[in-house]
Amino acid sequence: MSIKDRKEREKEDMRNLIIGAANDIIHKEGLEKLSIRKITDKIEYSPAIIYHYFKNKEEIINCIMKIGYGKFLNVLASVQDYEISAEEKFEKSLRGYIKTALEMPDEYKIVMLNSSKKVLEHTSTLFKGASKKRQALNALHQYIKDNLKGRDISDTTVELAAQLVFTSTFGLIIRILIERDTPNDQQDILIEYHIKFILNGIRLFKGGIYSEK
Amino acid sequence: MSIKDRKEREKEDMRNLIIGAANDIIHKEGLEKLSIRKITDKIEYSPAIIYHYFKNKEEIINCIMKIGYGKFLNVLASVQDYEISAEEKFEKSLRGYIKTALEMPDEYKIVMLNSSKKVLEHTSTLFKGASKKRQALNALHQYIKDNLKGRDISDTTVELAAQLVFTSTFGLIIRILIERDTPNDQQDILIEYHIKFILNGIRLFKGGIYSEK
Amino acid sequence: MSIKDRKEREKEDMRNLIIGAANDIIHKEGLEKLSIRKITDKIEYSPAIIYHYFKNKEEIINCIMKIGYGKFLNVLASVQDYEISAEEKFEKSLRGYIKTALEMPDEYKIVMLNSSKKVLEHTSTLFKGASKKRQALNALHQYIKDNLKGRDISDTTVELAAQLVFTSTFGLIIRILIERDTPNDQQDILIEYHIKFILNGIRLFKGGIYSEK
Amino acid sequence: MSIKDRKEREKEDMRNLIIGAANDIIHKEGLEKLSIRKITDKIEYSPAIIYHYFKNKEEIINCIMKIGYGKFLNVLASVQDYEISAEEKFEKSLRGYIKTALEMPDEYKIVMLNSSKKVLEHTSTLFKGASKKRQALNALHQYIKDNLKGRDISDTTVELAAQLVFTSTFGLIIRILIERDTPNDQQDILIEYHIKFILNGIRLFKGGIYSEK
DNA sequence: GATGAATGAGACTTCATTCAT
DNA sequence: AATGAATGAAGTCTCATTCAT
Repeated sequence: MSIKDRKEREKEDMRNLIIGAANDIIHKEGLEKLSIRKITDKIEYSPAIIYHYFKNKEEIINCIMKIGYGKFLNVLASVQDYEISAEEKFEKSLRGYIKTALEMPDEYKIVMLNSSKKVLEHTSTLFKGASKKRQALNALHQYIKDNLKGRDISDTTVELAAQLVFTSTFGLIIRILIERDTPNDQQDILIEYHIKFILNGIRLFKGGIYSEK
Repeated sequence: MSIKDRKEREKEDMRNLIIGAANDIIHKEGLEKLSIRKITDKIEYSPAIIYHYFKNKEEIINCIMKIGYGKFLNVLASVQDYEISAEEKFEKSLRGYIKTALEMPDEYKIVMLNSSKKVLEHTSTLFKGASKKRQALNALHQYIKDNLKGRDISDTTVELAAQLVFTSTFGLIIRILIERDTPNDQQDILIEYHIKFILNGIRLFKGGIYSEK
Repeated sequence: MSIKDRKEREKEDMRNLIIGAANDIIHKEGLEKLSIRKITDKIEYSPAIIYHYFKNKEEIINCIMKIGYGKFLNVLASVQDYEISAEEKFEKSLRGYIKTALEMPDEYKIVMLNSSKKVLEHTSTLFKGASKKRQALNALHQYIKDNLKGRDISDTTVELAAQLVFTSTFGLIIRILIERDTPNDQQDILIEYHIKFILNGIRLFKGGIYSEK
Repeated sequence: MSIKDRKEREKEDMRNLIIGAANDIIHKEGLEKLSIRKITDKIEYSPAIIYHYFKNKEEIINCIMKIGYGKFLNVLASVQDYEISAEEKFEKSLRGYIKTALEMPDEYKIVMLNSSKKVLEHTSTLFKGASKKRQALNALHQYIKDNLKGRDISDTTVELAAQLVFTSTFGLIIRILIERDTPNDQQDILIEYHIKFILNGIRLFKGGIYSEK
């Protein structure tokens, strides 16, 4: 068994090597400038080797996106680990999500700005019922709902709130990534105010200023 | 004179034909898939003709971006035209901005997701002092400020609020564009709730729940 | 008649304008970089106009070569005008030829380094009997012969001498043109010594050190 | 090891095939008419293959020039091998140089008529001090100097003589190459007389007819 | 007399991919 | 497992030339 294992491991290593090189290139030159030749130049192999480990270029990109998405899932999973009901913890989770996204700018952009069907199967968040299918939204949904105990607000409305918390956070992240040289302190201030606004917005529900339309 | 005029017009027509075809391709396949060959295949001319009307491919793209940006400027100008102080009118402007963006999805994405220095000179909004340099932000800034008469809140804070109104709106628009098949009614509901949240958020200032940090 | 004349004159003016622009480009970028577009850009006409005045690009080049060759003919004619027998005058002619060539480097190179049949009909000098067909060689031949009065040296030998005077002078000129930045004083010294050597070489005949092979 | 060797050899073979085809085209149509397509048409491969063996077109041309220049260096090295002092041997060397040049007309023309800085770094001969930097000139310089033992002639003058021997020989070679169909016997006569004139010219120094200017 | 529009041919080069070894 | 060789398709761009106006 151990020989087969070793082979598996080596195969995995090679795939990782390729993915790593591809990631590097995407980071430096952008997804559209990625080429097989560039990858193999970087890892000092011949172009043909790629096709031992991946069906084609598309598979490499898919793979990168899956990994990127996986990283988020982990982050979001940890968000779920928190006992999300406490406001302070929610705040931390939200901040964690933003910081994590900013720490892997390429993956976030590639995944979250991607319009392909395959990717959207994992990332779309605007449809009705999304809060049941998307972990991140679900966490938001849950938190908001918890804040509304005793008030009579429909699940639909709560979902809309969750979706808009997401889109607004997404908007902040993307703009920070796009406008690459916003100074760090300015970024931090924006993030803190963003979180403050979101939390206050949710408190509004609690306070009852919303009525069902 | 009319002969020269006609020629001018015909030249302009051809440029528009090219730009139109290019836009189509960008819409269907994305900017990075745009090629001279595809453009001329579409308009049934030979590839060489492009170079009568444009210096090179870059000029075409620049042109598309300028047009896209131009459309925004017009929209934003109209936003500014409103006497922005009245809440109802502000609401209309915000809705107008979103709708306009959704009506020219390619242009909005190309311009607002572009990281090139040249483009960012016009579109960056996160830096300190941005509300003085960007028309749209300025309008937001003004409106928020007007809502705070009598309350002692610094310009810096108002600017941050304006910036976050922008990033959150931007986030909603981009996600709608990315997730292409969100049904229209769902889009509308999201937009209306977004606006509602924004307005309520601004009212919070008025109500005084914010204190300077 | 005068209308036709004017038209003729204007046509000639235009041809000269074109030729002048072409010459400029050849001087600055080399013959192989000459293009119709570049010519018409320079004279601020449209490319199509060229074909009113010349059959095609080749004709322009031919024309330039003819003019270049014409200039030489003039120079050479003047060389011949001298009563070439006197050594001093021969020296002056030789120096004149070199200086003239250096003053029109492009023309000299284009014509004298051209291998096309058409051009060689005018410029070839190595064949037997060339001294009868080529003005320049003829002058040299004549001068050398005059120097040999009384000595019994065959016409063939004299022709060979004339040809070698030509090839060696040609070699000096071309190398000066190829090695573009030889300082002027160094050029002058080389030229003066070259002339000195040629004259002494011819004196050798006179002195009788040559015998027919 | 032999597998690697074989591969190396095959790669070298292919490079030579390409260089050979390129040389052919240059010979028949001139350097400026050389194109990748023509090369691959000739060797019946696809254009893309070129880029396996050469970085780009420029590298091919550089390679051809280097080979051409290399051949000269060999010839010139052998010229230097001769004990150049004896007149008979000098004569042989000079004849050898001319014959070699005529046997590789394309290379000689490409290298010796090239005005690019890079090439001139190896081929320029007219500057002061050239006889120290150029092997061929150095040999000539040495020979002439040896012939002048006992006579008081400056190094500068000797260098000038060497340079003019070179330019005149160069001139003869180039004209023979340009006027492609001079009959062989005529070529030979010209060459023999050229050598004779050169030798006699040098003897003049010995005989003392030159005085420092 | 002059031109703008148009094109076919061809230039160099990069790319993803296949295949025999 | 790995590679070097090879290619077809496609990319951008320049050019000489023609033609209707």
